Amino acid sequence: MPSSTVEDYIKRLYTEQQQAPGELVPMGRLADAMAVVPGTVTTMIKALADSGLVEYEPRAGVRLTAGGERLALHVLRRHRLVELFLVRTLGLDWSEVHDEAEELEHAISEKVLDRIDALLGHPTVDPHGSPIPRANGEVAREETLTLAASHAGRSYRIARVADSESQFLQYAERHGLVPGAQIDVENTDEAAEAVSVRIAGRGQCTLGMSAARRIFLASV
Amino acid sequence: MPSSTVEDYIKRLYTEQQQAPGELVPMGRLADAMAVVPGTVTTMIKALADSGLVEYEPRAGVRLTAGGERLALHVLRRHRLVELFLVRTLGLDWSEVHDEAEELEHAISEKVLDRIDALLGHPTVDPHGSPIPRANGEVAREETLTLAASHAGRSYRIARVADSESQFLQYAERHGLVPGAQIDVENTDEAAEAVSVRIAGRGQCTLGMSAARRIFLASV
DNA sequence: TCTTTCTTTTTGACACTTCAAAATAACGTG
DNA sequence: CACGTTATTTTGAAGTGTCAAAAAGAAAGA
Repeated sequence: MPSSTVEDYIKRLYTEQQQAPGELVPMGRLADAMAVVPGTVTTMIKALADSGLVEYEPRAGVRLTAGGERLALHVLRRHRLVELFLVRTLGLDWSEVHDEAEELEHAISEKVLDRIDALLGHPTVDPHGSPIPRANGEVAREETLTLAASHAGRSYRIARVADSESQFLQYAERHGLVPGAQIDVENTDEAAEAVSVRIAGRGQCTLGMSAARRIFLASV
Repeated sequence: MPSSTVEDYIKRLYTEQQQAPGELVPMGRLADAMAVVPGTVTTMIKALADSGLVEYEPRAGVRLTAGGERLALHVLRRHRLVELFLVRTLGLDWSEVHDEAEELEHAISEKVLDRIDALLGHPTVDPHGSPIPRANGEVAREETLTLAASHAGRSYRIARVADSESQFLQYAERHGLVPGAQIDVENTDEAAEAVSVRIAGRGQCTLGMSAARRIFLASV
């Protein structure tokens, strides 16, 4: 049985890998993502390589093996189902479920997870719009177009909001920047590092590029 | 923050202490309950004594301090609310929730626990009939009369069934030996180590003494 | 009381996850 | 190409929770 620490590394590796598919994830990046010093990651990755979950290329980086990816999707499934459960059944806010789920995902059995899945009607996306992997390991591909890379004058639908800091999610919610919302990109100003959008049925707002990179779009 | 291992030791110590109130719990008993070797318990108890959760009398035994008891009740509250939640909301069987709750109780935040408590309508007993401690540390006293010590010819109500092995709970459920059931004790046979009871609205059944010790009674 | 038996404690060791700091490798620039 | 910067790995150590086996204490019977 993988420890919860192992599950966390594998999950992070998966999400880091998503940002640049096909490439090796550098150790430093994983260290940042896991909030540990780089030396710790080296140690851990060597252990994970020994257990066949990752392929490690010294001084180059690391990537998941097929087995590692299977585990990652398993963990992600637990994480996202738990998040949705916390929002729908227990009424928590989408901005606060990430940290809760981070703990619960390691403590929940398959049996309980299946019950939750059934209770929620076999949902396909979590409260942030991220796809929930199926028990067999299938996942919908995630949108990769971010608001930061969108085109002024066009219309989009918000597909997903990266579930990171609670503060950002609260801000997004207040402005109606939630999955499903229709938006018009009014203006993207490279120099000012800002994007202005009009949210259907709500107002207008301007985001900095680093915030805009956390909002993922689909064509209308 | 106490680790989940610490929480487990404290919880076990509380329940062991309940069996013989006022007495010191011998190290060997705690070792059995925790399924570790005695040396491990000695080490752990010394650490717990240092952090003020227990009072340790070398070669005699150990008991909870007021602070330790507070923590125990906190953990027990989580455990029992989670059990009830699993039965009522997710539809698991009372015989299988113990092990699930054992994991979840360490992963659940106060916030989520409060939501569960509210969702269940601030319940006072878990699926096995054990009282759920209140958030402020109050608990109802548990019944101490067991079926093993009951009197032939009298009638009782089942107050609580010790939540131990799944098998025993399944057996109890099949025979209607669940909290709230009315029973008549027909015959207690010391020599044969057996007790026969008639369960209101169900049949009659005979239990061995060690099973009878897991069923707690209240007067009708 | 002496001896045997049972319980408890001690000791040394190990697995896991982490850090700090030193050593090493790779990279880009002049 | 040498040099300095940056990323990565190594080394030594710590904390937590565990075990096995040896040592010490307590209890109980002869």
